[in-house]
Amino acid sequence: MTDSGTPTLQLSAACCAPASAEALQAPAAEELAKVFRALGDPNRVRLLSLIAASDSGEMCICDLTDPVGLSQPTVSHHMKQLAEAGLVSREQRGRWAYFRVINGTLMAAAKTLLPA
Amino acid sequence: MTDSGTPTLQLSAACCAPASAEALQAPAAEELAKVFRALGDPNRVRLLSLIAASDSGEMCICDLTDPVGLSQPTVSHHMKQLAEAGLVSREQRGRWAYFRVINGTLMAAAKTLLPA
DNA sequence: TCGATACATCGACGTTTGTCAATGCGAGGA
DNA sequence: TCCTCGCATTGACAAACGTCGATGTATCGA
Repeated sequence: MTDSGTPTLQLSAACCAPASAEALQAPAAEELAKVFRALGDPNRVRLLSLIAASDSGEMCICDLTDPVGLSQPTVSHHMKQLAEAGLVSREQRGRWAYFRVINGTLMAAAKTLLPA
Repeated sequence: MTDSGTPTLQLSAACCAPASAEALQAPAAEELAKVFRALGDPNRVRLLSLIAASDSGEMCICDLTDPVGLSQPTVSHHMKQLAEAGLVSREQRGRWAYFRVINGTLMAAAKTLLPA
């Protein structure tokens, strides 16, 4: 893991951009594309949705493999993608790795792209 | 082109879903993933941003090739992806094909995934 | 101490994706 | 009637992606 280990999604979306939008430059576009690409797979969309819909708001890998019907390594791989995009957080508790949805990321990305 | 010729993105997002979210089923997840996958490439993000930031709100292929630094066929290919995802509309006027941003699509997708 | 559990990583594979040059096609202008 | 322009499609190729089985690595309980 030499890159993108941390969700560096700062974006504008918070500060004081003038209402008249400027076209995104290449680095910003890459940052946004990373978030959207993480959601470009149906199984990852379902994984995120499952966590968001769970009662406790968090889930471990073993709870996720069955609903999506994928192998444990594959789910682990997908969760890593989501985590690197800043869409979920990962917390190790004992033998389990619990994932939670990071709520601002997707909306911030969408609003940065299309403030409308 | 046997599939996905039309932006069939109906989604819920408008009707009367109970506040307590349910995890998305496979078909809905695929529908959302199609939208996000279209934005999973930095150049497509820039293309959409360029159109959104343009004065007239519309742009043709020839105006887009230079800013992104891609060949005309490649830009045409990317715009087709965005159109099939329902993110832009295409209108032929004379020899030019004008593209406009369809504003609701991205926000609807984001809110369907994470209503928070 | 040993075995079982939960997860990550590795290696491999078939498929999909992004890109371009070449070509096709329709619309306008001369 | 040509020729030119704007765009789409085709064919090809390298790179990236999704998936799995096998394996490695902690952690917990007996």
